[in-house]
Amino acid sequence: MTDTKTALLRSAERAARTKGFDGFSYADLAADVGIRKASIHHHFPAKADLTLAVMQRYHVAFAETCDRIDAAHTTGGARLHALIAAYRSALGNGEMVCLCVAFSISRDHITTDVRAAMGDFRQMMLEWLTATFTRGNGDGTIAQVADPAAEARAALALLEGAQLAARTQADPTAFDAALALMSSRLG
Amino acid sequence: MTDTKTALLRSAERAARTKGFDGFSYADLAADVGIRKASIHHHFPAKADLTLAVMQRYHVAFAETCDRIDAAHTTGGARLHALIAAYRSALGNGEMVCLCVAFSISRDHITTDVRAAMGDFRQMMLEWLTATFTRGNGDGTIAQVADPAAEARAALALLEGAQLAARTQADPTAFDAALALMSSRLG
DNA sequence: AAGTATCTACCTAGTAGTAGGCAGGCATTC
DNA sequence: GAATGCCTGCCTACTACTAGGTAGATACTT
Repeated sequence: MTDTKTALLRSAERAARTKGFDGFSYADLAADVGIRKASIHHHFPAKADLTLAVMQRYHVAFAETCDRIDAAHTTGGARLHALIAAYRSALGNGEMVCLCVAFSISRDHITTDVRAAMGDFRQMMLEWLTATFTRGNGDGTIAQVADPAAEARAALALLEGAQLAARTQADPTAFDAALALMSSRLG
Repeated sequence: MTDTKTALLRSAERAARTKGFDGFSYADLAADVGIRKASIHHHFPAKADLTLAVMQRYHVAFAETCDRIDAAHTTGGARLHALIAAYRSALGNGEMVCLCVAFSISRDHITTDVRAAMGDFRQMMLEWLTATFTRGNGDGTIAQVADPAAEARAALALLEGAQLAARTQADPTAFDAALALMSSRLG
């Protein structure tokens, strides 16, 4: 039996990524985890606390994913390919989007510290992508790189947009289709 | 004085695009339009009816935008540039996203006919984009077009992702930054 | 005995939606 | 031409339900 706090974080992350911040409730989490609604407040006094904890957990987990990718692959092309695969597998069966995407819509309903955490996450991703495009340009494993920072911003938008496409169509292959062009540039 | 039904549609579209489907209520619309909450039900019996009407109105309006672009510009590059500008201006000050993006998150909370309308909208955009990339490839005003259909899918994801970036950062220039690479391909 | 985790039972505020009424416009009918 | 009846648009006042959150009791652990 995993501890309840972690179970709540997991459930909340899944709920947020499938239904958005305004789309899930403490009642949903309680039913999912198997405790009473009021008991959640013992672990997370307010929804804002839970939301921030979910965001921070997500950030740490994704940073670790990036580290693992860097450790497993040396070329820029291979690393970008692995990141695309990570985003793709995070999709589930086309029902989940990145936490940032899910929270972006509810931007005005979340607290400023969660918004700040979203900004931190995006910043981390942009830096990693910029470094990866720079490397891929240097080692020749990513074609036609002119400006690594511009590539990074476009790639992040593309990854997030592709998740939306997959979700809208309830079809994970829509993600692949949206990324086909970028993938074809990787050697 | 515009008629109340149209005022409601306008208010609902704005609310949906800034707060998402789960983020706005009849009370919000009532306060915005200046009638009582219950009176909205006179025009739209259920929220699902209103939502569908908003989506259909949006679809028609965007189709007209595409027609206007086609009438005003002949080259593929100029047309794509104009579409990017249309998406950019629809952003407002970085607080509004496309209806499809907003509803995508709440996919499981909206009715099937609204989901179908979202699919129709995306299909229309993909067809228009494919035709535009084909034209831009033929007349040489869009560089490096290999597969117009793949370009269309990537472009739509990029446009929607760029809107999310602008919204997350509350900064419309984030949209420009995400699209800089694609814009540089247009002659 | 103390602290942690959970419970039942409740609260306030807000959700979509309903019931029934009222004022005024526009016909038709006597 | 006045009376009748129907319609639109909006109202007040309500229902049933869900939201996040609280208080206090109870059980389990150490």
